[in-house]
Amino acid sequence: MATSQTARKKGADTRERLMDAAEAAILDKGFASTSIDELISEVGITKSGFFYHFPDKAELAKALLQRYLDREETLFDDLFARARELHDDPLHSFLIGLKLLAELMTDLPEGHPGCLVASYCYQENMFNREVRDLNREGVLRWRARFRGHLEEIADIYPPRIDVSLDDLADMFSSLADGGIIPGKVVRDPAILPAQMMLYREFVRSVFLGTGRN
Amino acid sequence: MATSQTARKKGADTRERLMDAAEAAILDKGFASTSIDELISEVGITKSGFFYHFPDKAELAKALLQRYLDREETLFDDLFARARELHDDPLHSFLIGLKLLAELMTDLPEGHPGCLVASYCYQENMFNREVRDLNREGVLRWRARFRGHLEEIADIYPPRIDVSLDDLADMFSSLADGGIIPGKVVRDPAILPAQMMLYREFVRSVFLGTGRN
DNA sequence: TGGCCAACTGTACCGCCGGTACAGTAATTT
DNA sequence: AAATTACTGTACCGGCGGTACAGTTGGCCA
Repeated sequence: MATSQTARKKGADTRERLMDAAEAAILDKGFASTSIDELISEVGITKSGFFYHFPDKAELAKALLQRYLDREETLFDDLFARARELHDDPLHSFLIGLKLLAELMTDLPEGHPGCLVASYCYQENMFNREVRDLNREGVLRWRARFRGHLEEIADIYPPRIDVSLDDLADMFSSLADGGIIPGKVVRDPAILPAQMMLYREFVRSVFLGTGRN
Repeated sequence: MATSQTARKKGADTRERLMDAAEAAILDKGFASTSIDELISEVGITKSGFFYHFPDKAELAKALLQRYLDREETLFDDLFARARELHDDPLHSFLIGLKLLAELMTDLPEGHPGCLVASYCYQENMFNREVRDLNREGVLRWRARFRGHLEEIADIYPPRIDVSLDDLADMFSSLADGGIIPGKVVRDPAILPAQMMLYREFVRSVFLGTGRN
């Protein structure tokens, strides 16, 4: 059916394939080192074809980050919704969600390909304000999500350790972004899921203590 | 004295200034987007002058990473040696070291400028094997350092939580690299030290438990 | 069946950047 | 006086991001 798809679908498909190629290349080499020429030769179009889809490279960067943040949002929504189905208690469903997440990371045979937010962060000043603001929003959305979980938990389980819930929420993003880096550098896909499981242990200690429960 | 320094010292000084400018620019925009032209105009030499000091951009990248890793090594050596002077117990001196580290991070008014290892990681495939191997070595050195501390601690304090010491060692690098990212993106210098203090809390819970001690 | 429009292609061009190649030079050290 | 260090000056190359714009192809609708 590849040859018989409508023109409208074909356009969106080419755009998606351009973005897929771009995302992989950016996580590999960075945005600046990802040339338009390499993307179009991978997708099989010309330079004019690229500029038909994106007015310039900055718009590609923005579209990529937007897509990335949207995908993560739905992934997390689905995952923690499923965890809540498995256990109604906020703490235990959160712990189940973290476990599911760690399993998801373990199932990536090549390891996590990398986080666009982190990649953009280390090339921040070559992006325009719009992209930088989008990146900032992404970080804040993660914090808000995890803080939401933790507040719900803290209402029921008084913390055994004096920690700020914002910091504990940020800890997850930090460990996720930070776990990807040694994983990529040492080429060990097990580091990231191990860090997520450690976060889980810490959350458990904070709300349940280290004694036998 | 600036005009009366010897030629030998002047050469090393220019090289240092080139590297300082390069490191700051790279942490801001990434390696690929850091042009030789901008570095030489900041330092006040010509393009030929740059290529007198470094045969190509790749050698600059290597020299920068080498210097970065060496500086961090001595910083950590000094810091934990000082912590050991303050308390002879391995656990408590480690906890003191983490506190000192968090304080050091708090004292950076603009926040941590970024980690070169993380920056290189997200542009890995534009560096040659030599630089990539050096980056890998940097990550492994951190793991070894922290694992050393943790083993010494675990010999005295049997862990209350079942964790792998390698994972717990990696957790520090992950939180350091990962804490820098939201700190840079949302421009909040407090995130990184807060994550280090959370790590400290976790280490304390692992070896001392969450009860009152 | 004819015209419209989405999704491109083709060609030509610009300026910046990394890099190469060398020849020359001022200051200092030996 | 010779050699070395730390550069400058000039000229050039190819790749890349980006611009401009005219032309083409194939499906869809009136």
